[in-house]
Amino acid sequence: MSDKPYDHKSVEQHIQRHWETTNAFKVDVDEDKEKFYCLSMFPYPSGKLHMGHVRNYTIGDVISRYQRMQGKNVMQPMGWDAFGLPAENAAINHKTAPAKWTYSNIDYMKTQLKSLGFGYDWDREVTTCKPDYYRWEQWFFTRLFEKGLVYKKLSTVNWDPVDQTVLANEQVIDGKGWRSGAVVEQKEIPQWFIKITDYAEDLLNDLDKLDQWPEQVVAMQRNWIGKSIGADVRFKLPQPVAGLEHIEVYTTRPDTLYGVTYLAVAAQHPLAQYAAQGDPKVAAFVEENKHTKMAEADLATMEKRGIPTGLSVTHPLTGEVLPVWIANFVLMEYGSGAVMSVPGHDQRDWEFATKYALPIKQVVKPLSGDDAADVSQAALTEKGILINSGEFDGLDFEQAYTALCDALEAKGAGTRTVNYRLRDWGVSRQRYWGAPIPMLNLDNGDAVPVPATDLPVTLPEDVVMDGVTSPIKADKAWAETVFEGQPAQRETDTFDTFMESSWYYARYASAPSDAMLDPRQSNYWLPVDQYVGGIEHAILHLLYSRFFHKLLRDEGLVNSDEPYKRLLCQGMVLAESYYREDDSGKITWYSPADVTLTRDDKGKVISATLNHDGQPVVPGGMTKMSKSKNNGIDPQHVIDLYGADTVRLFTMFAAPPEQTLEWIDSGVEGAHRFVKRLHRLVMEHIDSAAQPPALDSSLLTSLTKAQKDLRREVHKTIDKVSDDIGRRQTFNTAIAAIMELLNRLQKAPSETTTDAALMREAVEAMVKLLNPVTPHICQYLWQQLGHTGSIEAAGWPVADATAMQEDEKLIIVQVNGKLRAKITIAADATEDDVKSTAQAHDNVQAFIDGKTIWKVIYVPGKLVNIVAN
RNA sequence: GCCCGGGUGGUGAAAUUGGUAGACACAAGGGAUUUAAAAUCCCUCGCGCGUUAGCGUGUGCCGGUUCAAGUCCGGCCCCGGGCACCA
Repeated sequence: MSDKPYDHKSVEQHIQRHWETTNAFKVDVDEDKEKFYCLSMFPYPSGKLHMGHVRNYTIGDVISRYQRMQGKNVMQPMGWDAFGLPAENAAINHKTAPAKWTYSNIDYMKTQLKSLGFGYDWDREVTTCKPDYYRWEQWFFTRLFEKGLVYKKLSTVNWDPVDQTVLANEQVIDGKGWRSGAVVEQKEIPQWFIKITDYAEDLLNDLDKLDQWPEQVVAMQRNWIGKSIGADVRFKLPQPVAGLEHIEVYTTRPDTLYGVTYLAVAAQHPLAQYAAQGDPKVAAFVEENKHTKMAEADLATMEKRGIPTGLSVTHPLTGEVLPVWIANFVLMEYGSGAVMSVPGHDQRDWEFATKYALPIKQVVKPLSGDDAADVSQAALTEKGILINSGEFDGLDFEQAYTALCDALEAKGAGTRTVNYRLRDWGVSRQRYWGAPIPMLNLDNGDAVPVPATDLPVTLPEDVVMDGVTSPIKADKAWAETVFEGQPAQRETDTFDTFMESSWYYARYASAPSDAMLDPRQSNYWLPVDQYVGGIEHAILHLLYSRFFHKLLRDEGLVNSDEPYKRLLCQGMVLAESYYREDDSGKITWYSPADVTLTRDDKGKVISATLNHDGQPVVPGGMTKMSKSKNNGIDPQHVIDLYGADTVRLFTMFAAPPEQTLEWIDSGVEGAHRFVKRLHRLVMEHIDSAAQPPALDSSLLTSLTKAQKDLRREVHKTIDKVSDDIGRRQTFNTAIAAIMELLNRLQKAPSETTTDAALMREAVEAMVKLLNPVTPHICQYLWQQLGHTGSIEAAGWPVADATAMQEDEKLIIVQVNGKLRAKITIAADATEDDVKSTAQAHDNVQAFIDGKTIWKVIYVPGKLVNIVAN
């Protein structure tokens, strides 16, 4: 029996059928059991699973199965983030409808998820493009409107003047439309916004509660919200211009107020628009800045340019007359769209002033050193002592801040203000494949929410995409409706898809329900205990869904402040890439599956050739698996070849979860070898000892030293694996520890019945420890070991503290911090015993001979360091 | 540009609280088994000198703190992620 090789295909199918027929992962509210809600970010149904999905969902499944073995009531759901731009593109390319394409992708990807053995409660499946999901989002939006948390304002979009359509950022390539090639403009159109800034303080403060989130994610969210404390300062215009009497700026450095030498406003600022009317050069500058893409990275790296408006303002305290410029780096969306420029103490202002020969004035000197810094060379940005600031000279930053704010407030020329970098959430998209925004436009220009009784506003699914206009915008009849007897036009924009992903976690917890949420269920399951997903979602998705949770809370639908208790962000999956460049510089990428490598004596790769022509290709390095680099590895191919357990094992073993994972075929084969070795070890043990005796106290007290050592290894492994999976979430080291145990067990004797009993304890523990990672083979071996029922119900093994006790300790002996000897000594040896044994060691003697010992450092149970010279 | 990570053998990594650098695995080399191959098993494996004991050296670069630094501090270089309409 034991020479029969492990047949992963039939075992995995058999075990998966077993889970299906026993409804193994279906759960319900059970107040008597501790709940555990484990959630992985749901996939966009792009066609088939990629390795990133496999990694994400394996991590979630390992945690779920571990928690289930802890005896918890574990809910692990799955669904589909089904709206989005790729469906529209695919529909155009394949001449189909986005809905049809999406649903068929979902069908296929669902079979893939099942073939990987993930334990989902499929009764809770959520598909965001179905009306039974988005109707509640529409309803909730109308509630937010009624609460005054929703408003409409003009906002900038990328506009393709040839196709007459709005483009997403990714559809703008080098400033041109991806289909038409026309230079993209910026255009202002009315769009819907949700007031996330009303919750900025709440979102910021509650970050302190997220003590089980990665610190880097909390830091990124904090920076994104970007709270700053400063002042609005008003600079008076000589006479009103464009309806303004003064220009208001926001500054975090009121202490530098005396160093202001000019003002700069955004191109969209009313004063810029005004100045453009009177001066064609200014008009050209303003116009030109309409053609820039609006991504922050582009704004930050572009050349800083400006033009004077010809206008001037009066300094509120000194009465100086200062010129007003238009600058391309000033953001209309932040603060008031205008800044005061202090080139002496702000590097960007300094560069701008130097470029345009504007005056630079020093008003702060460093705290230490009495020499004035040379602000003609670079800005002095650190805080210091005020100079050249009239009555405020000599004050430090804190004093100056207070005194200048007081002075401004006394004059009515300024106000202390808190500002956030966070902007309100624009949720309008001018695209078809999204949830229709449930608003009506009346003939009188008012916008009203669709009455609850008329919801959902259903998106037609049987449509033809022309590649330019959204079908619901093209079909004028779709928008026509009636509101309170008056003709009305439906909003034809759809929601940002972040809307759907902002509350799906709560919907899972309210399995089929006639309301948005069922509090009986959702209050039991929420918050999510463990959330797993990609680091690329660290800011936007996580911030929006934290915001949504607070909105749900304030609507009385959930009773917690935060949606996700613990967060794990897994790293990307990389693969080697290969390419060739032809004479014209055109680069062609080749799949790693079609490349053969040659290595030198040390195993270092020295050349790579393409299989079908034997000619060399250039290694392009380990990069993120992507279509553009043609280096994606199809998970299905690997599953078919080695089985789901092997894929799961490799994925969890090759790197810690937060780090990037390099996909290496030979590493997958190594994981497969381990699965086979495990199978062989257990089956050989069963063959040689079908019914070993129980490990009762009479057996345990008569163990030989070697048997005690073996048993200590088993229990130390249980202890380490429990800690690695449960607390540290370092699945790679947990697996390494199990591999070490397997290596050890393969060499263990099987001469006596005691040996057999110890081996039985060891293999049963090992099979349980591995079950979260490789559940098919573990369930199978569990049955082969004579158990009926599920291994998960059998529970997680418990380390025996007595078995782990050590009789001897290994002590490291150093002389002057360098390793000179290792000694083994009784665990209860005294400090003096250890020190003298250490000093007596031959090699230690050789290094301290003839020297004076100044000090002996002793770390109990670990190390002795003799300091001598 | 701004924010956030990372850099350790030929390779992926480990070292959890400042205490043996390289666990575990991949690749490579050698051997056993085999008619042969696959599979499997055993041995070697940071670099240099000795070829046994051991010694020197080594965690991106430069400097510091400490009995002791991959780990802490200061400065620098390189790589990756996010930047609000990809999801």
